[in-house]
Amino acid sequence: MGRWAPDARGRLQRAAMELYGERGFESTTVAEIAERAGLTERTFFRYFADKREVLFWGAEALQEFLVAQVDAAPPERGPIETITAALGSAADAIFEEMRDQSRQRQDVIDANRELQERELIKLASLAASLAEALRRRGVGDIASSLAAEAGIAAFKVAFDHWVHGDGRRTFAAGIRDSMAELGRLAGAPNPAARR
Amino acid sequence: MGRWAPDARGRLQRAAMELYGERGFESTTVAEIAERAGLTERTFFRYFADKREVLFWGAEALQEFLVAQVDAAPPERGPIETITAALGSAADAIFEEMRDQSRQRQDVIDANRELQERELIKLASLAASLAEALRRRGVGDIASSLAAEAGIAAFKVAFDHWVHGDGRRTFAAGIRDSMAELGRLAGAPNPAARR
DNA sequence: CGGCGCGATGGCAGCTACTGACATCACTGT
DNA sequence: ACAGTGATGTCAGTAGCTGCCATCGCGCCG
Repeated sequence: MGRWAPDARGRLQRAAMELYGERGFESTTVAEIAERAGLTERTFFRYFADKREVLFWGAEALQEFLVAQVDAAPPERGPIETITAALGSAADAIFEEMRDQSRQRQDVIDANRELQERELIKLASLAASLAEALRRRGVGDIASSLAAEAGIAAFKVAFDHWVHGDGRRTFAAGIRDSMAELGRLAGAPNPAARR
Repeated sequence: MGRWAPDARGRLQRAAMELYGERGFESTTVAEIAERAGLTERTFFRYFADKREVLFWGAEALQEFLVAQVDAAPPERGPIETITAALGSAADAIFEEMRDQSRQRQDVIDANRELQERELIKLASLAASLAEALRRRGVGDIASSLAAEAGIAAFKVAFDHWVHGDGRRTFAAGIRDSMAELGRLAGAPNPAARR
């Protein structure tokens, strides 16, 4: 493969995570990441479009997984249930076994605004893909967008609780809880204030 | 005020909008914006934190308006209704009279990924502020976050329809429609697929 | 009336992210 | 051995952004 040791991309990712964690995203230069990985700055930019992307590589895989789940769902299932089930599957199949890494990565992201921007656009792209998948099932345009956005909102809330919680509750259960809560909130025509 | 003509910030904003519209965000340099505004690059960065921010100046004002609306809402009103009403007020008081500008600005943003990132983090910040305002009303943590995110989702969908529609339907009406649709979607325990 | 202080602007040097063009190296198969 | 191919290195250049200090315009105060 490489001119030197294998898995250049992985070495760059690990070096970046370490350095971002040690001294923060802004105080780390791409040259330093490359040096720690035994490569040059130029090579870093061949693997990752920019300095942030190194933390988000793999998002496409998640997106493809979720879209496949939606495409494979029983046709009679409603949009909210379809999205909830897809997110729950991803939580079990992908996230559950890497809670520590997820928290570590999230701490780095939470400490830097530019990284938060990148995270948000990844989630928005995810929502757009999910909405498109719902449309393929015959769901209306607006309903598709809203259901997908609602799913992402529930995902965000549940993810936060899962990574910062004590680990006793699964991520998938949190997603179902959030979705149910959203249903109670949005569904009641004129509910009393919750106190 | 200034060393020369007044309203340096406004001149920079107008010059930026023009140039971003003419040749796109990426192909425009900050030096060109400053030159058209009769200033220097250095001064641009005194008014705006970065090249993108020039398009988003004023977002704080919207945020403050919305939070004030939530704070002033009748205490017995539920979270979703509170958010819907606040967004509707902003639509009428701020957006309705500048549909053309809004569309023009949105076209520039839609053409560039970096600008979309910035827009998303502004909306996320808005959601966080709204959630915090709901918590001040006694709404639970999770319910506050979800209601705020749901409101922003409805806002996005309605905004898109409003700026790209024919102008016969008001923005506020679109927001109410979106919220109602979301209520139907999320509220029904197990609705049939919408075809 | 004239100096003085202050806020806004300009000028300049410098760092870093990112890119294009081209050279070079290691490995593959023949 | 040798040619081809893909990954990596080298180098120069652009542009976003910042710190530091000089300069300008304006009002204030003696």
